[in-house]
Order: sequence, then C-alpha cells, then structure tokens
Amino acid sequence: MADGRSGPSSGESLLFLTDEQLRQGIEAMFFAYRGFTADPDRILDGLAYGRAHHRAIHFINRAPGTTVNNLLNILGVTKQSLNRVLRTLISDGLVQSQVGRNDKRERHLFLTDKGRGLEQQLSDAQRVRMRSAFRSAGPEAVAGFRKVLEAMMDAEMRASYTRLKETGA
Amino acid sequence: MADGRSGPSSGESLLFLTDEQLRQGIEAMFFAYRGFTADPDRILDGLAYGRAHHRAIHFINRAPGTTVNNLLNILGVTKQSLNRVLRTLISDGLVQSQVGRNDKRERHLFLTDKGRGLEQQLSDAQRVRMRSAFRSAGPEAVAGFRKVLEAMMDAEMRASYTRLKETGA
DNA sequence: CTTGGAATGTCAACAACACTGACGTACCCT
DNA sequence: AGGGTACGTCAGTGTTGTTGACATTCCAAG
Repeated sequence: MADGRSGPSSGESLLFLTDEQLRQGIEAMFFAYRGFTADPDRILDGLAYGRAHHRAIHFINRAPGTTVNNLLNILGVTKQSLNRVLRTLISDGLVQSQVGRNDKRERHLFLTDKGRGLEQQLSDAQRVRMRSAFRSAGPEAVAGFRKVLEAMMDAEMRASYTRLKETGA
Repeated sequence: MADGRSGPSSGESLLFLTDEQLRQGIEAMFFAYRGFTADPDRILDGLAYGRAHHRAIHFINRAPGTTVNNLLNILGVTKQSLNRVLRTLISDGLVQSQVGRNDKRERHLFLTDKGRGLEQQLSDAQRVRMRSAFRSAGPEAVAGFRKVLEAMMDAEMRASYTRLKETGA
C-alpha cells in the first residue's frame, strides 16, 4: 500500500496515476490484447498453425532476408522453439531458407508467394480491427496510445521496434 | 491492398490510418505486451506458477466471491483449463472455495491472506512499469491509450471491462 | 596449415497450458 | 419426476515454450 492515493501534492493533479487508474490500464491491456489476437487466431485455427507461426511470418515479411538469429532477438524465444515453427513453414512452402553467401552458417529467410498470401490474409484481418479502433478513437488518442505503449516496452524491444519503424517509413 | 493509402480525400487528413501507421500500431501492441507481462512472469518463474495463475489471482482479488462460471467468462478459457489452475491454487492455500449459500451448486472464490500476499507482489511489479509508462507519457496520452484499447476489445470483453471499472471506481 | 573456440542452426525430449469430448455429482426450478 | 445448470474430473491432443546434445561453419592463434 505504499503509494499515491493521497491528495494532489504537486501542481499537477496526477489523478491518472492512482492505483485505480493503473489497475484499469492493466485490465485494458489484458482485454484489448485478446481482441488484438482474436481475428488472426480464428484464421490460423483452420490451418495447422498457431500464433507463433503468425509472428514469424509477420516479421519475415517485414524484414525479408533476415537471419534466424535476428528473428530470434525480435521474437524473444529460444532458437529451438523458433526452429520448429520455421521447419513446418518451410516444408509447407510458405517460407524459403537460403544459405548465406558471405557466412554460410546463416540462413536468410524469405516468404514465398504462398507465404505472402497468408501474411496478407492475417494482417488484413488484424488491420481491420486496428483501423476501426483508431478511427473511432481519433488521431490524438492514437498518438497517446503509441506513446504509452512505447514507454511500456523493455529497452531492447523498444530498439527493435524503432528500427523496424524507421525501416518501413 | 484495398485501402486508404491514397491522398486525403475528406477534410481530415487521416494520415494516422495508413497501412504503415496500422502496422506500427500492431507491432507496438506486440512489443508492449511483452513488457507488460515480463515483470510478473519473472516472479512467477521461481514459484511453480504461470501466467494463468496470475490472471486467476488478479480477477479473484478484483471481484472477491466471484463464481467459477463468472471467472470463466472473464478469462475466456475452458473450465478444464481454469480448474487445473484453481486446483493448485486452492491446495496451495492461496485461494479459498466456498459453496454458495443461495445456490449450493456455485463455488465462490476468495483469496486467502497468503493469496493476497502474492497478488500484491505481482500487481506491484506490474504497476511499477505501468506507472512509469503513464508518467513519462502524460495524462493526455494515457487517455488516448485507454480510448484505443477500449475500442479494440470484443464487445463482450468491453462489457466485462466496464463492469469491473465501475465496480472499483 | 592446423586446431580450438565461437557462432549458427538442427534434432530430440520434456513441461506448461490451452483445447475437445465424455461423464458424474449436486442442485435448482417447474 | 425430469430437464437444465454449475461444477469437477478423466483422458486425449496440439501448440509453444524449455533444456540438452550435436553438426556445420567461420575465424583467429599458434
């Protein structure tokens, strides 16, 4: 109970930092993330894939030719875990793995046409919801949304996020 | 590709609704959620519990005396899945299950002192990050954050969220 | 050139946690 | 009495994470 539910001591009211407000933020994250993943999950359900496949496909699409190691850092899982996912995606012809020219230890990853097809389908579904949420909330709200999320990331994740952001802009 | 990357047709610029902006929003959600769960996950790691236990504890604390069925709807998992979690929490003395007085089929769930202790520990860790993100983003950003997340939820989840919000206010 | 360490990726086995399906018990209500 | 509800449980399966062991490749020290 060591915290600021007490009155506005400084000039600002800081009402948005009460435990109650923070708790609402926590629950909002929980419920919203469920919505966020719901649509792609429904699509993946029919196929033999899960959320991990979606993530891999998304980031390979974002950074074609990325190495396994690079993908590992972005996704934050073990290489063994990622490898299982990649193996099925490769054998199903959605992803193509290409031995590095300079360093033959590395594998560069690309989506095939088929892979790009699924990626489109998944990200379309996700974008529909995101667009509708953005539209109904308005531009200022979206800016705040981004600002808070960015502040909530771990430092390394923020770095990955920023790098990707600048790549695509 | 059927969407609005074209010029500002209406009065508003709608620049925040481009595919690129939506993609950044999607990636922000992904990276931020990782940060959001990182701290409690670290605590849970030592104990024999996982994220599922955390969620159960959180919502039992939020709505003491809630029934199993109610919890089921909030968490959005099957009763078998929830039951596995509740069984360990009850046998470890963190949660107490109490047969309903009016309807003896129902079980009302409460945290024990021990359970409240762990809840405090977990939510403290999560609040620290949330508070720091809120503080650095500022009140207007926080309002926007909440607004977008709320719009992103499924209708039923928004109902649960609102109900909880009003209960605690 | 050879050799040993570091980096990269693969295979195998296991644990956590979600799911479906089927069933049993206790209870409420008509 | 009978049908529906609330809860618990057993069995089986799938996805996704983990650790451990190992093969290949690169690079640099000797």
